[in-house]
Amino acid sequence: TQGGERGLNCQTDQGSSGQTFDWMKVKRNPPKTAKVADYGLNGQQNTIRTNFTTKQLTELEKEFHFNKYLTRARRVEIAATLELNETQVKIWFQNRRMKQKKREKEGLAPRVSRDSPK
Amino acid sequence: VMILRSRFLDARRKRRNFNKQATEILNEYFYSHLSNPYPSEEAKEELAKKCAITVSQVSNWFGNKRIRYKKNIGKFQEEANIYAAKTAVNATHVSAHGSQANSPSTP
DNA sequence: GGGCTATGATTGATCGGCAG
DNA sequence: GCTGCCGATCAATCATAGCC
Repeated sequence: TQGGERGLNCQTDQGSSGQTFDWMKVKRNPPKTAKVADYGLNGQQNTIRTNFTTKQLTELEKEFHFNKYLTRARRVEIAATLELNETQVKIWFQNRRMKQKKREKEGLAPRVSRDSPK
Repeated sequence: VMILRSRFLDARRKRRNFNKQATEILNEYFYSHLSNPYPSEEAKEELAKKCAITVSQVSNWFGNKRIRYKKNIGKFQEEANIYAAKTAVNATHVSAHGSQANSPSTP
C-alpha cells in the first residue's frame, strides 16, 4: 500500500495564497469492516460506517452496564447474537468506555450559567 | 434504510452557536497554528476557559474545523487572510522571522 | 414558510503507542 | 509477534441555528 505517510510538517506550496500542510492531506484507510454481505451493487464494497440497529445498541448498552470489559467468550457470544463482527463489538466497547469517561469528567465542573448566545 | 432512524433522540438537538468572541478566539488559534492546528490538552483547557465552553467543545470545534477546512480550503481563504493579518502583528520589524511556534502563553 | 448553508455534536472506525 | 486498550482523531451524518 502506498498511503502510509504519517509525517509531520513539510508543507508544499499549493497556489500563491495559502500553504498546504501535511495534516490537510491526511487520509484514513476505509473501514475493513466490509461485509461481503450482499446488497449486490457494483464491485465497490460497502466500505462505509455501519449503522447499528436500535436492538443491537440496546443489547450492547445492557451488556456494558453489566460489564465495562468483555471477555473473549462473551464477545463471541454477543457478536453472534447481534450478527456483528467481534471487532465491531470490541470497538463499540472501547468507544463506549471513552464516552463514559468523557461524561463523568464533564459531569463535574461545567458550572456555567445560562449564557444566551446573543 | 427505513426504520432505525431512532437516532433523533440523542442529545445533539438543542445546540447553540458559540459567542462571536469565542469563535474569534478559536479562529485566532487555528489560523496562527495552521501548520499544525492540534492544541495540546493544556492549550485546550486554556481555550475552553477563555471561550467559556468545555474542553470537549473545543475538541469538537477543532475537529470540525480541520476537516471542513481541508475539505474546501478555498472557502476559508478569505477567513484565513483576515486572521492571518490579525495575528501577524508587527512583521516589518526586528526578527523578521515569520515563524510561529509560539508557546501557548502562561496565565 | 420554505430552502439553503453554517455549525455543534455524535459515533463507527482508524492511527500510533504501550502493555501483556 | 500478535492482541486489546487508550487517547486522539477522522469522516460521515445528524439536527438545529440562522439567513434570504
